[in-house]
Amino acid sequence: MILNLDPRSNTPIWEQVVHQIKELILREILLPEEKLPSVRELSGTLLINPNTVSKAYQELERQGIIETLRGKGTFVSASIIPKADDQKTTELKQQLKQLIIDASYLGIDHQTLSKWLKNFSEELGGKNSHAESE
Amino acid sequence: MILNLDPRSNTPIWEQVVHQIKELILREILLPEEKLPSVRELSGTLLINPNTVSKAYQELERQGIIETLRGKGTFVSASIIPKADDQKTTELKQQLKQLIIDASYLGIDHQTLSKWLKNFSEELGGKNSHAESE
DNA sequence: ATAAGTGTACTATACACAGTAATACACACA
DNA sequence: TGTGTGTATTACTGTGTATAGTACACTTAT
Repeated sequence: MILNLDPRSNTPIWEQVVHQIKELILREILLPEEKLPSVRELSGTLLINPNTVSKAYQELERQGIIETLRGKGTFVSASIIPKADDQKTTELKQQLKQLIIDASYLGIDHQTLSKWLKNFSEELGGKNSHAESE
Repeated sequence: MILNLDPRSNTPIWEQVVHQIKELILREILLPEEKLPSVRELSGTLLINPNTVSKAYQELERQGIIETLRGKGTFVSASIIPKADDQKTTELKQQLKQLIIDASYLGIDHQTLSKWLKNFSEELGGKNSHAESE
């Protein structure tokens, strides 16, 4: 598995790993029940520390996206059930508001943002049903 | 001026100050040419260090949103011209994509995001013209 | 049993950055 | 002259990221 990591980014490496694996699952490049690379293997290909990969895997498991079986490996969860989280939802709305503010100062209007949102949504969510309620 | 700061947030205090002042300007609660609180005064009301406020002001000035006159104070710029920045625009699009991914795992669909985007845009951009090109 | 591969836990270290603290400087204005 | 302004500098503390090395518990295959 090859991920694009930016060591100079302000977002931690383990968080970048979490983000990109979530995207790979959404795009169905990683399928349910599929085995992920081992901690040591992925740390080798990404040239980062095993602990960093482990931290990313633990966070993904905490979110119920992957499952770990001791001695066997880590696997994409068979069924990923989106769970509503009021606090995270509030944070996400706040993040969206800030994004709109930043866009405004870049001269990007609502229509453009709306178009981007539509494009990304079709690109990401067209294949699966995470975003479809129940 | 009263801002809502969260010392336990992962985003630095100076960045929170930057964000919220940009929002106050967009909402026209802070008007062009209006004087901002002094570094020492704002640090007093917010119970943070003067250096932290200074850092926020310097960042806002770097973005052309406020102007500082040595010995006089800091003021909202007379005319805030949104400047297109390819790199920042790319980052913003990346941020939007990540937001959509996070939303997906929270069970929030495209339609809901689109609605929130519309609401926030009307709430923020209805009064001024930052987002209107030229 | 043995060995290899798995995730996990622990300690230690280095590094960067946020934030605080204290001080000093340069300028505007009354 | 004095006060208020933004700025600069230095030092210190705390926190979090990341690396490094080691050890442990478990699964699987030999």
